[in-house]
Amino acid sequence: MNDLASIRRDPAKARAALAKRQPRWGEALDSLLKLDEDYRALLKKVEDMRARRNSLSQEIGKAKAAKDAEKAVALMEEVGKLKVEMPGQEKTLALREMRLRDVSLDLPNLPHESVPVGKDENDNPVVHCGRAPAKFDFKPLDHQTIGEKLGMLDFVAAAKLSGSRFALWKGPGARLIRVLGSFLLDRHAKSGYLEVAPPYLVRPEVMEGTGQLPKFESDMYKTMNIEGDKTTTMYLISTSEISLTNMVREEILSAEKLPLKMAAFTPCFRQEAGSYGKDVRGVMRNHQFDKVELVWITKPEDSLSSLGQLVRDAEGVLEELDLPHRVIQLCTGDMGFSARKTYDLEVWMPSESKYREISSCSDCSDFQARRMNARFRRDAKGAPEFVHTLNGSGVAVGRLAAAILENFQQADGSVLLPKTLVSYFGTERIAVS
RNA sequence: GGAGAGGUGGCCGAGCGGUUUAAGGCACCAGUCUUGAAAACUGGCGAGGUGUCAAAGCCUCCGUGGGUUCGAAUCCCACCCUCUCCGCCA
Repeated sequence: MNDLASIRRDPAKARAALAKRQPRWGEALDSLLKLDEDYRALLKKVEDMRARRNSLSQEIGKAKAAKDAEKAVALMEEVGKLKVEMPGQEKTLALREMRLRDVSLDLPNLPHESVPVGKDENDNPVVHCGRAPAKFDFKPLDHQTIGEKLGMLDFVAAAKLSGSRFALWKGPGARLIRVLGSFLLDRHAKSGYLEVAPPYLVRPEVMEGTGQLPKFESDMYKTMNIEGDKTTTMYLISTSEISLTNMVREEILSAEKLPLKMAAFTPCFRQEAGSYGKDVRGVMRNHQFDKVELVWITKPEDSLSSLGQLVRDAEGVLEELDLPHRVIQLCTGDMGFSARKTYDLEVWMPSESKYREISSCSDCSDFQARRMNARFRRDAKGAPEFVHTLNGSGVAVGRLAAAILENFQQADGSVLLPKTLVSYFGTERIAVS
């Protein structure tokens, strides 16, 4: 949720920032401001009526205490007049407030001024190039083919169980997934992240806190537990960002606790509605995949610099695993709903001769904090302020495994593991057994 | 699944229709005292909104949503959540 007070202070600036995402957001802001104006006009009116009712009621109490029945009756009659108009106005006010809330929940975060303006992913600048792609003296296979040949991946079994867009890792494949999770968590724990094993099923309001609801419900898996006439709704997390970030919802943290850095290795569940025909092969776009997620909770003034550190923490993983990659910055038109600034890490996929996203790191400023009501106090006398939240993949494990298979495949069909992984995995090569 | 208890400010905890303007305590902040600290004493101290240059003021909030009433933390209805015990279960 955006900061309505500061938008009101400088509507032109907010409008310009939002329009950089898409022109229609500028218009959406205009209608929000109009709603806000109407709401506050009525609010004043209703509050005045309430104030009058309160003071009259108090006088009734006093009159009764003084055994002045006549005065009490007269006062009660006067309040009665107020009650003719009040309920209707209060109802209208409540409706306007609800409408205002609905509209604000649909509005994305304001992009930071440093974010390059652009329309879509074609306008994302490359900020930094890591290790360059290796040259193959044979035609590199895609990860699905390699995985199936080595007995690591079984899409036939996965489809039998769950349909398309599911992966079943087995043997060295299952081991690779597990080992990657351990390696990544160990690495991040060493850099000061608190390791967390959170719930995968969460309440609806938690989904609202990080911005998945109400707008993106169709991307989520929803569970409904029906017992008699009551139904409990829970959502499967589409990223552990949801669980980790919401740990501080409704909290007032003390400043010394910040920054709070957390890491989790969890499955992620996504419907991938609307992506028909895209990445249907392999593990690049599945309904369920594993991911290590990093979350920071910071003071407002620290979030931008923390984003830099977060990107370095995620990129360090790819460096340690000798994977060719680059860092791009998302332009205003391509950024996610909750973010004000985002960097993506892309890993080289030889079979496609393309860089593919393996991590996305975002500074969400106070956007999620407002929805969650997550605050902190600078000192004992200070008023609560909203924290800033950041999240980044560190990194997507399915895609990481795929990248390892593709980048380190050998002419004989085996895969030579990066050195860092050997002690975790147990052998230095995966070959047909 | 069965039975019970309970949700009040940062925390503990009183209040059960009208000086509640939410008692009291702890914690915290400022001051007095002190060489310094502790103790003691004095004062301050919830959140959100509105308003304003700033303030004062006003409104809302005692789990949530309805209802009764001139007036609700307090009465009524529904729901949510937490905890305890029993049962089942990895």
